[in-house]
Amino acid sequence: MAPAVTINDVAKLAGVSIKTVSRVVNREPNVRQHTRDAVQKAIQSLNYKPSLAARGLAGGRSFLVGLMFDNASDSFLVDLQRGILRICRDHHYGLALCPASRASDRTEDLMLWVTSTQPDGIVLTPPLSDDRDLVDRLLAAGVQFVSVSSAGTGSGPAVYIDEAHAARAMAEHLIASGYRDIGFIKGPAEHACSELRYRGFIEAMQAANLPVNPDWIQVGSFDFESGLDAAKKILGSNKNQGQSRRPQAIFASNDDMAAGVMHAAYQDGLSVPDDLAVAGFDDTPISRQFWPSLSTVRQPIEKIGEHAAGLLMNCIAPGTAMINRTDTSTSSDTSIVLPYELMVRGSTQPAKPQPAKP
Amino acid sequence: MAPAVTINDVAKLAGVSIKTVSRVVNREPNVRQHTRDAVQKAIQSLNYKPSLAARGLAGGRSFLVGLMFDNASDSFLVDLQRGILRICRDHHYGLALCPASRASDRTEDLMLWVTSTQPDGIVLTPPLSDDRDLVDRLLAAGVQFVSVSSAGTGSGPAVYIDEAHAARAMAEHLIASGYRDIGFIKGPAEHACSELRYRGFIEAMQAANLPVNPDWIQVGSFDFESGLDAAKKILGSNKNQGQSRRPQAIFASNDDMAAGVMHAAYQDGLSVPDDLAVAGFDDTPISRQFWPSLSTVRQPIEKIGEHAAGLLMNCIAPGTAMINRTDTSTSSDTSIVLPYELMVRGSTQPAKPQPAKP
DNA sequence: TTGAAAGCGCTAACAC
DNA sequence: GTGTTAGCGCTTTCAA
Repeated sequence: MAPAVTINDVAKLAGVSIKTVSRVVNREPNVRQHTRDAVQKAIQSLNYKPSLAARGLAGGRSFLVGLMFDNASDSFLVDLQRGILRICRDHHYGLALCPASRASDRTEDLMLWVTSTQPDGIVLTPPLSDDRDLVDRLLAAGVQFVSVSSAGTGSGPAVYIDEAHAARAMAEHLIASGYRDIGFIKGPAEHACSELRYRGFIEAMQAANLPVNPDWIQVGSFDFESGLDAAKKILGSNKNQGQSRRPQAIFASNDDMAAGVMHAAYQDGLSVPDDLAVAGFDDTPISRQFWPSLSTVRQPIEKIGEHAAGLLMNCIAPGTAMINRTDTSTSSDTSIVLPYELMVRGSTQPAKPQPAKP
Repeated sequence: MAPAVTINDVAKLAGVSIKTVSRVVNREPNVRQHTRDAVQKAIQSLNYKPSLAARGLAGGRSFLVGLMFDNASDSFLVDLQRGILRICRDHHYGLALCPASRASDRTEDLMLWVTSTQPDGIVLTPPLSDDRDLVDRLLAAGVQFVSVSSAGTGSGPAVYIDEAHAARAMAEHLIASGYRDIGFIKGPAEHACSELRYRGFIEAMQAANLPVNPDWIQVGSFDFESGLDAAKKILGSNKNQGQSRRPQAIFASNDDMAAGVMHAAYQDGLSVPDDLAVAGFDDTPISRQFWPSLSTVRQPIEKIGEHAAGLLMNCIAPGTAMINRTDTSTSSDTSIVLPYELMVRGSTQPAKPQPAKP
């Protein structure tokens, strides 16, 4: 299947040595423009594509970026892949997937993938980016990596949003909308963002002098089912007591769990947002598709992927064009904090009028 | 970052030649058990990992499978990746992503990826698997490929379900449930399954002697928005006429569009399934998360991915364990037809009682 | 500014 | 059964 056309063919056609072809391909300096053009022409006419394997073997690079993930949500994974792929493509890098297995030793298993695939860089997603063991092993192995959607363990570059601030903003929106009795569904402990989002919520409640009812705080695992269960607990906690006592709003740490809350509400015959307001986090597609559509916090996952890949490329493939950084991000050499966006939709706006028909 | 331990180190430690080490690594025959053990021990103690690049260069293989896609839905992509990755892992293969770009010449662009990455095999997803141009180029390049979730163009192996049969089964379910006025939302033309699903619907209608109202047949593009638009057309077509005349049920060609239909129904103040029954196709997570949950056809995407990767491995990495084929699939040497499953849920069951509380 | 030669770590023929 | 010898296609010294 190989095109069979090698660097030798190009060199022969262009009448230069293979080293010169190599220089042109790698955009190295010290090549006369005339020579460069001739080589380029030969490359074009032969449709020459350098072999990744040979380049990797000789140059000690694999031209591969690895994406490590464990139990990430579909849309998160796909959006992230999209962003990373866009940058990788520009740098002639490939993207290989490295899913965490359910093996006994997750870290060992992941490192095995690293040493055998030998990617030039790795994008770490939560909860892996929050796993100190893994990060230490990666550091020891000397692999470049960048954490996304989490500040990471502090040992490497990261691209993320200010989770606590974003959660606080959403909680403040709920409070400003008149809700006082607000429940919260936390994420799982292995995700660093779980605590941050919770903290943001608590801060907003305290700032507004609102009490936090422990019965209305539940922990989920970021999936739909756990949101459903948590909501049932929060909504059902009144069933046993005589008097009805449930929150006016529930803020779930992510959209999937928020979807579970809405499902639970409908099962109980509660209408959203009139009987119960619901807010989520992440702005996954489902938040727009539900009825009413879900108020949530938008994390620019695709952009995060782009920046992460860009950061990687800066170390890995220096000399190639860098990612465009003219946006509103706060960036330093090692980490990038991207802005979030509050998406206020129907699930937290009781008085929403029916959209007018044209 | 490379572990620096090469085949030479292993050979030296084991007191054999590098060729013998190579034999052991590649599970070749003609090695005495004793020797094999010694080599294995050396490999273990040195934590030797063969270099992919070197193996690729010397052996003409990349140990990489490519996943080509264009605009696939999130959950489809992720489920497929999961299935493929499981098999790849067993065969020590990596998975690299190849997204179609919005470039002028899609085929050219994809082939460029193929010739530079040189994967040993490719998994083709719709609509790429239905693209004759691309398939011909792949064939010409001599790359192994397998189509998934589509019978493909007939030029290569494929793993899929009987789309027409499945769609017919769903339509029959609707008819059996008492619905007579049924609308349908077709998928886009570049997907072969669009026509097949439509055909299944038509067959069921004709078999039941039910009329098909052209106003109730719309075409979407498999995404939520297009489903919303199509539903508005179908439901709104009565607005202009004096008398209310809308279908009792709408069968959308996929779940995302069905979600759009439900959204539109709620916007119009219609309740599902009492005023309008809705059915989808694919059994994406959203079908379980909506309220009421969505009746749909389950395509075993993850299994499809496993079989596709298995098929690839059979040609690419012979001699390694094959995928377990003890399930209910109809398999031949070249293609595999997997069973679908009809998922009947709330969106097509008017009389659904409220679930009892414990 | 360019080229010649020496590998990178492995597999594939062919010997032994 | 096992080892020897060439490369695979490229990058990298180091000269010229």
